[in-house]
Formats: sequence, C-alpha cells, structure tokens
Amino acid sequence: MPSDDRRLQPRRKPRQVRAELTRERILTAAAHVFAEYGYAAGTTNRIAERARVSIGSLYQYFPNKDAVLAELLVRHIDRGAWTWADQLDLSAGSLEATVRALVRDAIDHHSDDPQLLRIMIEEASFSQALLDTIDRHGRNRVGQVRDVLARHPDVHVRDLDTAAELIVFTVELNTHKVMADPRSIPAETLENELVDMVTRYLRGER
Amino acid sequence: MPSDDRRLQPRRKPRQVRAELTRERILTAAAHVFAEYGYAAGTTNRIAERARVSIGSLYQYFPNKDAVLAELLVRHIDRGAWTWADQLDLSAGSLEATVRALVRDAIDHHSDDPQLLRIMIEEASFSQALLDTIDRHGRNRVGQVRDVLARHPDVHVRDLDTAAELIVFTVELNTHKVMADPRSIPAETLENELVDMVTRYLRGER
DNA sequence: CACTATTGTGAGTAATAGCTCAGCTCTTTG
DNA sequence: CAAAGAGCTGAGCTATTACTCACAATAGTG
Repeated sequence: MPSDDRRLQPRRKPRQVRAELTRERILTAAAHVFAEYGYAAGTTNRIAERARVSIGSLYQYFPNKDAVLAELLVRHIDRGAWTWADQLDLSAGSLEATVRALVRDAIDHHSDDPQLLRIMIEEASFSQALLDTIDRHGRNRVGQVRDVLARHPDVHVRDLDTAAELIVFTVELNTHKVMADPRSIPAETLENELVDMVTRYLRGER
Repeated sequence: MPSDDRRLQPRRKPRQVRAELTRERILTAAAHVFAEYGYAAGTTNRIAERARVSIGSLYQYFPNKDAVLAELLVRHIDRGAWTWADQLDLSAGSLEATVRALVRDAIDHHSDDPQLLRIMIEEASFSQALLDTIDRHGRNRVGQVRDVLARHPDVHVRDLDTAAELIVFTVELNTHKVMADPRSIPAETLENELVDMVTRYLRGER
C-alpha cells in the first residue's frame, strides 16, 4: 500500500565512483530478481544478496523498495523514447513500411527482458507519480503515431485518435504477450501478421 | 511462493444452507477486495471483514488464500466457456457478423469487473495447476476460433493457427486494457474498430 | 428437550518482509 | 599520515500477514 508521506529521496547521493558502481550493481540485481521472482517475492534482501551488497547499502541509495522498481521503469521508458525518436525518420516510405517500423520497434524494445517488463507494467500500481509517468509516456506515443498517420495519404479511418490508440495498444500488448510466452508465435511471424493486420485496418479497405 | 505440498482441500465442506451462504459471502467479498486492493494487499483479514465473517470461517472453506482466488478464477472461466458456446451458433452469417459475435462476447464478458479480471490474469502466477487451467482455456478458445474460421469461405490468411491466436489475443487484450481505463475509448467504439481491424485482416485484402 | 453435528469466532502464533542505525572500513584531503 | 567524510555492514526492530485452534453458538434429530 503506497502512502503519500514517504521519503522520496535517498539518504545519500553517490559522490565517489565506488558508490555509483554499487548503485548500478543494485539496479542490475534488482532487474534480475524482479524478473525471476516478481515484485512481491523479489525481496530487498534477495536483491542485496544478488548484488553482493549489504541490505543497508541498498537503503542508502533507494528510500524504499518501490523506488528501485521506479528507477528501473524510468530508465526503460527513457530508453524507449530514444529508440522511437529514431524510427520517426523512417515514416516517409509506404504505409506498410511505416507500420513495420512501429512494430519492429516494439519487438526490439521488448526483447531485452520481457519478464521484467511485464512486472514493471503490471505491478506498477504502487505510486501515483509513476503511474502518471507511464500514462504520459503512453499518450506521447499515441500522439506521435497519430501525427505520423495524419500525414500519410493512404490512411482512411473514422477517427485518427481512436485508430492511433488502438494500434499502439494492439502492437504493444501482443508483443508483450507473445514475448512472455516462448511456446507462442515466433517473433518474425508476429511481426508480419501484425503489419498485415494494422496496415489493412488503416487502409480502410472493405 | 507456492509450495507443492500444500493442502488443496478445505477442512470442511458446507452441509447446511447457512454454510453455503457464508462461502458465497466470502467469495463475493474476495472479488471486491482483490479488485480494489490487488492480490498482495487484499489480505485474508480484509476479505473476512468485508464478508462480515470471522477469519476462522474463511479458513474453514478455503485451505489458503490462493484457493480463494483460484475459485474465483475457475468460476469466471466456466462462465466464459458457457457464453462462448452460445455465440458459436451465430457463426453461420457473414464474416463480419462472426467477428462481431467474438468481439461482443469478449466485451460483455469483461464488463463485469475488469479490475478483478486484471488481477486474476496478471497475478495468477501462484499455482501451476491454475496456470494450466488458464492455459488450457486459452488454447480451447483459440482452437474453437480456428475451427470457425476454417469453415468460413471469406477467410484468407497465411496460417490459420497463427491468425486465430493473434485475433483472440488482440480482442481480449484490447478489451482488458480499454475496460480497465475509463478515460479510454468507449466500449461501442472499441467494438466497431476491432471488428473492422480483424475482419479486414482475415479477408486478406491488399 | 437433550444430544450430536455442524458452523462460527477471534485472540494469538510463526514467519517473513521492509527498513534502521551504531559502528566499521575505505577514500580523500590538507 | 592523520583527521574527516563517504561508503558499507548486518544484526535486529517493527509491522504485517497468512493461518491455527480451543471454544462458543447454532441447527438438526430422535
């Protein structure tokens, strides 16, 4: 249960290189532990143990457990925004090419550690600030996609905003789901089918 | 963390009407509490309190906390299988009508309590038996959809199994997401757009 | 009505998790 | 090289939670 009066700042900021390294070790360990055990069972002691760091050190750089996941999430989002900005340049080609760029971006982006990502998205119901961050990021993405679609002559849909939201959801959710279950569709097939589905949808053929 | 040697049976089966009622009260309360607090923070004491039942009573009809969520999940799945069986009769019409039946089914089915459903799906990583149940149910559904598609003359896709899996995922995941966020697309719009997208995909137009 | 079976109670237990802090080691600095 | 500050430690405190059990209350039965 999140409470609003919690400390948000760590009690110490790293000033030596050694400290920065410890912080990184903790974050790396946390990523693995959360991915393996989930958020609830990924205890702070386990994280510290895996990072070969005492539990006390963990709490010197993170005010609480939530803050560790929060930092991982923020980093992931930042990295994501970066990648997507690159892809935007590719939006000059055919509609299919544009869609493929979007799909491929989602797949590449989630290949890292789908399990951890699942945890981050699903279990992120812990802090309003973080939820807002995720939300803003989502809306940003939807907005960017909408703008790209708006400029494309082959797009024929009833409502641009709805279409943008729907395809972003569809691409991201399907990618999550498929990447999390190895017995499912292979990534390449997923890419082709998603591209087909979304492209045909946007063309508005009947 | 689940252990395999846990008791699976409750210590007592209800023999009087009174007892059956208590059991139902507990399940209803659990549904609300899980939906409101999530699984981890939805404590057994909270459930008992909400059900106006002592914590002891809860543990007379359920061997442990997991079993409560498991029962909710099984009931949900059973109810789902029922509904879907109905819709199968409608599969004689046009492709769009068939797809619409599928989409509408998903939406109706999740209107009940999307929040609870989210918990059940996402947080259900607690028991292999339950995971298997969910998995079997999923495959069943995909299989049924594939059979319906196979019989339809207008369906042109590279691979039936892949297509069936993709559209079941797409419809269910989008429905979850949209129903869980009230600020998002309205249900009616979602229905129309999903129908369009899936139908065009299945027709294989280019 | 008396006796038994069933159902309900809730204070208490054991385990576990997040987190603290007094004191240690290591690095920097003058 | 010594003093000061930064970084690190881990035993243990506090809070919380799933769960138990001895007992009380209620319902069925002859």
